[in-house]
Amino acid sequence: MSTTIRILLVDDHPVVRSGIRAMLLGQPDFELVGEAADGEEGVAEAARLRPDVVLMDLRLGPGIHGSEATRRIVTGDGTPRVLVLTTFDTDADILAAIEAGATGYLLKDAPSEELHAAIRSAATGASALAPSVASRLLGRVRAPEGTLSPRELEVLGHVAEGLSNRQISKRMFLSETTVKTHLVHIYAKLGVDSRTAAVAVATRRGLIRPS
Amino acid sequence: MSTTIRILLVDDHPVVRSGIRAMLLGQPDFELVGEAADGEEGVAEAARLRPDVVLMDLRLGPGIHGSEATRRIVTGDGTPRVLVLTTFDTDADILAAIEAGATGYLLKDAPSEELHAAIRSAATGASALAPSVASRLLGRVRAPEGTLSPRELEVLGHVAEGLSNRQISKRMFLSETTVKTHLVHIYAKLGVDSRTAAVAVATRRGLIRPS
DNA sequence: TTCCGCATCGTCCGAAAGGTGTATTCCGGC
DNA sequence: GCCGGAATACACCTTTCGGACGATGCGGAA
Repeated sequence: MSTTIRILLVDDHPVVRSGIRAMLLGQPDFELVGEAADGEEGVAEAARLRPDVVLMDLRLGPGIHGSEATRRIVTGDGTPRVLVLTTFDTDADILAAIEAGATGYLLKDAPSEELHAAIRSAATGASALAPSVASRLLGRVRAPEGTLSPRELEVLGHVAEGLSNRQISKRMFLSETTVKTHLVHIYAKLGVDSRTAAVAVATRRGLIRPS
Repeated sequence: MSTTIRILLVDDHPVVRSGIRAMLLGQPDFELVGEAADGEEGVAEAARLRPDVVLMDLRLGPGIHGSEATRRIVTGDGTPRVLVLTTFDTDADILAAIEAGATGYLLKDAPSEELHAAIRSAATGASALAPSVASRLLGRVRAPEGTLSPRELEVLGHVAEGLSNRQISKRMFLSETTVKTHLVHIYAKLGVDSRTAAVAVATRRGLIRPS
């Protein structure tokens, strides 16, 4: 049924847009119908152009995050499929994108054949995950000991900001003891014994995002 | 004297390589003589092909860092100019690249005209800095209170890894009190009063690199 | 229903970290 | 030749953090 797959490209880097444009050339069933350089523009263009597939970068400069743009696009009525295409393969990025409703997740270091296959899969609604991403997700369900509860992640986020236990307790309307208890659990799950080490491990695993 | 500028492209992402390739097309004085996907290959190709300008990405995947590759290339005898072209504009990246001997520093979100001009400047040996990079360097000399000494940066790096003062002292062959003294100076310069806060501020300012 | 994970609160104590003050050596700039 | 910053080191004191206990309520899964 599909004659051509209409594609919208959302990325803030001209170099990357140019590169993807070049990788889409020569594929007769692909048609690049639009490009956007930031999240707001991407959401607007998706609503206007009604593409079949949106290629979405996650880091979109100063504006809204790619996962937020993805959420807004997939909650629209046009039902385009969003294929996340980004440089970073940390857990936080992957989970945020999938939770936002992305159909697939590809890394930018993927060869062009993989990109083509993923776009065609996404157009049919099938999910497409990069191998490294898929294995990471599998590793997650196989090794749940690294899973922090939402509350623990919240505490850890404040720790990463440099707040003391007392400051965190006031910020979260808790007693300082409760903050310490959460930290004890976090240390046990991450296999560390100090707050800075916990931040380091969590950052490396992508449980919290830097900056 | 320059008939054509011979260019070597070093980047681990096929998408980015494709994009830069497209942006170099149509410029009659440019000739892309080679591409490399990682640091070692880039150094080898630079020695073999003797290009005029090397376009160098900083984040090169699992291998050596782009600044290290830059250092090896510019210490060779062919004297190619290295133009760093990367996504990240943090202080640590900029300083490391310039210190390694890069001729210029461009961000990937630069338009193609800026890229062309930077390549032509680099070919003549003139330095080319992206406006945001230049302003950041100017801001640095104007506000030297944020400047950490190399030793202090080394200590801070170990703190960011999650090491305790005692562990850092052993790692650096120092006494624990010396580590603490360095930390006191770091806190004063960064305007914080705890190790985690120091890591947070330094990461945000780009003084240390995440992960 | 029972059990387990999550979230919450508490105490006690030793260890680690932070704050302040002081000191020596070395090196480069004025 | 002197001054200042960087790097090294120490003593003393206070605060915070982490470890080791325990305890409660709640909700979902076995």
